[in-house]
Amino acid sequence: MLALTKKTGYALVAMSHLSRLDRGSLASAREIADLFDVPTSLLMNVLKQLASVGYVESVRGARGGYRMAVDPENVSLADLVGVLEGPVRLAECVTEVAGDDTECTCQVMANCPVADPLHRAQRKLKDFLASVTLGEIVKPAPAPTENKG
Amino acid sequence: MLALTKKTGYALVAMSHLSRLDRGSLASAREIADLFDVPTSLLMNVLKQLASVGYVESVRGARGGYRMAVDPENVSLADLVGVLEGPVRLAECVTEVAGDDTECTCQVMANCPVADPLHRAQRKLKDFLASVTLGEIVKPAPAPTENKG
DNA sequence: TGAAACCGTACCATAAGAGTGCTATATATG
DNA sequence: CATATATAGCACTCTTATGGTACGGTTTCA
Ligand code: FES
Ligand code: FES
Repeated sequence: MLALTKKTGYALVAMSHLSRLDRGSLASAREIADLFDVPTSLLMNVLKQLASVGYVESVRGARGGYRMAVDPENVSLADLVGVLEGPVRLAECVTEVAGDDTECTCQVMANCPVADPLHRAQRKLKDFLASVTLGEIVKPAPAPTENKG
Repeated sequence: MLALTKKTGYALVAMSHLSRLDRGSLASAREIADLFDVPTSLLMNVLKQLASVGYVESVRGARGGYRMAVDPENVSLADLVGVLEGPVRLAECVTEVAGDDTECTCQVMANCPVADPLHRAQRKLKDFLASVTLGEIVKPAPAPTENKG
């Protein structure tokens, strides 16, 4: 339905919380889940997934928890979506636009009249998602001067 | 998974085909479905939905069919998605950003730290989808001078 | 009258998403 | 060592959305 999944939403909230902690501080999944009223097990799953790709670091055992492993500025919405939801694709056939080469399987339609335009739109969507960094999400408010409307 | 549904894809193909016909010419659902190898019943459903909102016009009876009822330039991806898939929303709580008022139900999370930024991102996504018009999709190739990369 | 084509709706099947549970492992604490 | 805490990993269920199909009805033309 052209919407982010809840997993991505949970990841945004969790990473935003972790980003605001002091460098090196830990926060347990339970703590974060309790703070934002999200299911603990769900958040654990999401955090595990984030840890597996290196976005957050996990410390096991009592007094353990999670902490940021990368700078929020280096994580974009496109990255998160790619990790948690799979590759972004506008249409069924447009599998992924990676760099210059377009891994496309447009054989699903005989003479698809919208293949090329969709690829361009796909590229633009990917570009948009990549432009939204976690750093912007973490900031509580945008600078008033940036109020481009 | 942040992807358009097949219905939207079929709609794009069908409307693109209709747009290329002569003004007033009709094309039956069966004809279009046969042309692009899509299920006839599916395409009929999509076309009916498009007709119900006035994007295409239907002519019943033998020798009937569908034809464009609006200028392709006036139909954006955001419009199509809104009709066929429901409102665009980045997050669960961000229901819809319509004009100035943001119909938002952000009570799902206690102290959501990403509410405001997500709303801004949502606005940008909507703006992007609105910027992609059916007119651009219909064109077989972008003007070489527009090759912005 | 009959065929062609749209109309409307209801129905089913599969897939994806959302959520839960359990066991194992690692660490701090007593 | 025993225990509580907390992550790791897996598998499982449940709900919803999507994709796809079917059937009967209505309108129009030959
Ligand atoms: S089949 Fe690839 S864009 Fe249509
Ligand atoms: S609850 Fe609305 S953005 Fe998080």
